[in-house]
Amino acid sequence: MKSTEKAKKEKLQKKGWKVGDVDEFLGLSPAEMAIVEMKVALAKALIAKRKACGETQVSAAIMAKTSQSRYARVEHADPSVSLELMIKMFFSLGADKKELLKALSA
Amino acid sequence: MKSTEKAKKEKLQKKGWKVGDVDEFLGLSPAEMAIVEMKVALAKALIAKRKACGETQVSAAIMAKTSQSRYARVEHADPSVSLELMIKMFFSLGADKKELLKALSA
DNA sequence: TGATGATATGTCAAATCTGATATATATTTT
DNA sequence: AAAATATATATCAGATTTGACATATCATCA
Repeated sequence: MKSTEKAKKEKLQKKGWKVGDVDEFLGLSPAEMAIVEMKVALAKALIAKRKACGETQVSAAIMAKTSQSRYARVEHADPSVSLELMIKMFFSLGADKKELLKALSA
Repeated sequence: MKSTEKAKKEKLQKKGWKVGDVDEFLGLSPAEMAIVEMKVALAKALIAKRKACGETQVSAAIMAKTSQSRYARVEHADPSVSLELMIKMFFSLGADKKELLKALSA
């Protein structure tokens, strides 16, 4: 959901209105929900894969050409991390498409 | 690749150097390549799905709560479109995870 | 306990992505 | 061929994402 929409909603809610789509749960549409689920599944797989490779967050971050701090957030499926970045990190650990699809379907 | 890296590279190339990673093809790392491939596959599936649903870009854009112009770019796997947005659009057409995984594996 | 290594969190500037508008270019229909 | 419909492209302001740095917390072991 866009932050502008969030703002509008909070404004209405302060005035005592019930605001919500049929689609809504915790502010997420079904499409957004599905994506969050995929992110969580991928985060798990990412941690498992890194450990299986015997890497630390620091070494994995170097492999992926990013910082340890961002890497930590990726492993937490932090809201500030896109699905695309998570997938890039997974591939950076040496995973292939098959492995990715398996992780995503979990 | 970051634009700052691109800038550095172009600078070196102007000086006559050959610049490139072992990993590089058209400026993309293997992880980035894999993602582009997925995007292209997904774009195809997205168009097919929309047509199967009998929707136009305009109606599909409305379903996905975006504009026709962005929708068109999504169907072209335009560089300005994230994998995440493409997936959201696919779900917005009514596709489920199974359908997505199938599209991604193509 | 304190040192060391590993992971987590706060913050921010720069880069990227997004939705929108305007407009152009097909494509189809009458 | 003109009108109507559908799709593509240019541009841009605002929003989100990213990498980085600083620092904090947690875990393990001498």
